[in-house]
Amino acid sequence: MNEASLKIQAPALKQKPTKAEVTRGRILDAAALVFRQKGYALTRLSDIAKRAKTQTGSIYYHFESREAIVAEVLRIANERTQNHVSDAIASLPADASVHDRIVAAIHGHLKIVLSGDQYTSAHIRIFDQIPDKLRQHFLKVLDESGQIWRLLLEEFKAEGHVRDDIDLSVVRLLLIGMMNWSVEWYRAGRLTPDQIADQVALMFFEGITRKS
Amino acid sequence: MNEASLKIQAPALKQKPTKAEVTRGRILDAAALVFRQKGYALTRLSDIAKRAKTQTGSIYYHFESREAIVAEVLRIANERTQNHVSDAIASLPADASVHDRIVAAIHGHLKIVLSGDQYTSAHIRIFDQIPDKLRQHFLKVLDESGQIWRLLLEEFKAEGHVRDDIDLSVVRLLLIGMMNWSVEWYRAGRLTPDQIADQVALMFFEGITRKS
DNA sequence: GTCTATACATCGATAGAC
DNA sequence: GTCTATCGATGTATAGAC
Repeated sequence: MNEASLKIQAPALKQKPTKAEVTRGRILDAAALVFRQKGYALTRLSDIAKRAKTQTGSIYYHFESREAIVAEVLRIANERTQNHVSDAIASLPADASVHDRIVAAIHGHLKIVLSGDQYTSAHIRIFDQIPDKLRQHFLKVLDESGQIWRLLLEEFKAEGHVRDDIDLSVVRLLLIGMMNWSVEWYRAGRLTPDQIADQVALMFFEGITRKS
Repeated sequence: MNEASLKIQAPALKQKPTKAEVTRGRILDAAALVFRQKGYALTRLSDIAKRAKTQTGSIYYHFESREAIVAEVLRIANERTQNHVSDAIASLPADASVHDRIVAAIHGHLKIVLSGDQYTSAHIRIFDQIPDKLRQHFLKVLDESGQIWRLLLEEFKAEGHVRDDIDLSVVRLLLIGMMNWSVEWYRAGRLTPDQIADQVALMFFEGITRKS
């Protein structure tokens, strides 16, 4: 997954997507949805075709294989997550503190993960079910996306805000882990993704213990 | 999965397990291992048979179906996790503080999860891949096991140690989530499960921020 | 109890009509 | 571009010998 393949194909210049592009998009949307619901291994091409309102055989005009579909779904999911986090940080004033930028990143990450975005939640759900070769590739992609967290936390530490007994690379993984696992239990209703994000940030920075 | 099927067959009274019981145990161990490695949907009965040094057909003498195998693996996993957490708490002095009991529970949970126990890590890995009916059942089991955490945290709050802006049911799920997700990234080596547990407890209670 | 052989269903992928 | 029909591979479960 190099830089070139990540760029969006200037949609503003293309008022009229071809019929094929529309169908391809419907197939991807359907795939993300079904992957999320049933997991990768249990998803049949016929499930995807049905929801995309096409036929199993037709899918092969748009994709080389079942694996090519899941690869594209994961690529889009990573792109969306990274954009969401970057945008959340970028929307802050230029002089925002590291603390506030990390909080913004937490909100950005949790909002896309819990918003019901099919691609992102499918990614988290199916990641450890995909073929080994694919997982190897996307592990690298994930590690690169993790770089933003690494930099933020190191900056926070460099400013002297981090306890000496905290291992930054462990708590980084714990932080991302508790956010990702939230798709397993979160149901829209009582609390919003922003409120969950507040709880995550509170616990992460201050802990649950009352200061007295 | 009714109550009767959950009872243990008084192993202490039975010095000599039958041949069938030994084989059944080998099949379960093999299943837990392969489930953990390949996930539920990608695990073939032939994979299990091979590792258990038997034949695919022979499995059906010991289990009704593929589903019955995974159900038993999950039952054992839950049993082990719950026992580990209870034991960790029980090993404390009777007058241990709630804080210390929660820390012990965290150590107990993470130790069984990261120890390489095949049943426990298989449980976490395959839970969202199993048939709906099974998942419904084990969701109830999990909720009951979660009760211990609920009680501990409420006791901690009742003693006045919890910040007012903390939502206990959310942070409980976040805590369990970050511990369970750790199987995705933890590799034996640099840090021990106990050291990870220390980091979890630190973050959970105090946060990463230096007090000054 | 454990084996071999096989029935039966399912699914990814391809071929070819339209 | 999308359809229908079908091949070939794979995997659960069963039958029956030993």
